[in-house]
Amino acid sequence: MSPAGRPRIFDMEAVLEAAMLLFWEQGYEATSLAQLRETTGLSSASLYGAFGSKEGLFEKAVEHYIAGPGSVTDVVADEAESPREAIARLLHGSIDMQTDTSHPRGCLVALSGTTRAPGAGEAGARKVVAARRAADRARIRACVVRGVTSGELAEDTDVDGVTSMIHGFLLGISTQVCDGMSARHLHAAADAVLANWDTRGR
Amino acid sequence: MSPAGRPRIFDMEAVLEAAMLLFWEQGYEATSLAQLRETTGLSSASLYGAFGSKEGLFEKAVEHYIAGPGSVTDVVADEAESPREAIARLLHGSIDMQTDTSHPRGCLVALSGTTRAPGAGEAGARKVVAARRAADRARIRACVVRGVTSGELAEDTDVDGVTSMIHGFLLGISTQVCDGMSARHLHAAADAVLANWDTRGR
DNA sequence: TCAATATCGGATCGTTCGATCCGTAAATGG
DNA sequence: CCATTTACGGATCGAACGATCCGATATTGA
Repeated sequence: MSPAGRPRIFDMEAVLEAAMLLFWEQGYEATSLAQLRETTGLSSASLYGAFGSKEGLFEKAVEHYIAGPGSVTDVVADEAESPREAIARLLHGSIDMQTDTSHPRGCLVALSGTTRAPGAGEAGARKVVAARRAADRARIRACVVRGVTSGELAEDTDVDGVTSMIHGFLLGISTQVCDGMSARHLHAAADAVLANWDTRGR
Repeated sequence: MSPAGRPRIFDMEAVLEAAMLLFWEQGYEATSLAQLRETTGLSSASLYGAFGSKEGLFEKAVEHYIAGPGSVTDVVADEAESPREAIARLLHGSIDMQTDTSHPRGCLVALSGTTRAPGAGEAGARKVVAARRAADRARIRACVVRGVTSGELAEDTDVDGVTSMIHGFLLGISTQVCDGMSARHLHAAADAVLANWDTRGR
């Protein structure tokens, strides 16, 4: 049954999409409520009524991102793929997404990791993206473990080391893309990472 | 000869060190003039008289960083080292520096790359760090080229691809360190990157 | 039909932002 | 010795910040 009171007019999906794009483009702190009001077309009252705070809106926008463009990293959890193929799709897919000119460059999750003011204000905003990064890392690590058990990687492979290499490169893609690095070179770099994978086989 | 007028009282080095640490810890945008005044002990008048603006102070603080902790990446330009050794020192040295608990985590240059508000205000602040990243990349690339000409790397090596792999991993270290990744795993990851280098030899 | 509930636009809150101004102090060069 | 120049502490600027309040509107359940 519908909740009591006046139903909301605005399109939640459209608002989250607009807010996501703005946060993606500018980062959390550099994005003001005035800009969010303009891009969403909503008033402060509507924004605060629906999301509680700027942080609350950011969290929902990040979830929208993770379910949308950010979902490219989900392939790494697909156990139907060989571990190597899963990593390959993760890296090449992320590069394609982040260099797609139909939306801001880079990865919202990776780029939001830098702002770390001590104030309690932004702690929540950091948490959401940090949690996603931890999840990505865990899935990459699981993939590496699969590679060892399947024999793709040597038994004495340093699992956390290889994981950090792959995840580190993945995180570094965002900065490179923002600096104007071409997709072509990044795809070649991803191949270099994968070549490493291959030569660790037995 | 000394310039006319009242000489400045404060210790420029100490002020730049304090400002650098604060920007390093919090990022450019999250750091306020009030905080800078407190940590430097200077008044607004002194700050603006000496640096012109918050951006001006940031630029000087970044230069101070590059000449200090950030100088660990300079080893990659040392042509007395073999290309592989230069890259090894670059990566392991950066990891040691960024995980050193005597100062903020990560790399100021890498972490300041994410904030990209469209306002003209922060453009100058971004420029300084972006220029340093471009310089780092150029020096890594020169190292890779040296590796090809010296025969350490195969002749058909994709120079820009390998460069992007190394630089991408280097940039990703900062985020990983800020997320709490241990130096041990990162060193292992650097070894994995270098193992790639080795297997590309002939 | 009406009390209760919730959203809306828009005005406005107190705070903090980066930056400037002012009166005073300390050095220079003539 | 004095005019000039620069640096200092501290008060203060207008603008923008995130957040709240208010009157009007629209929907529900009784």
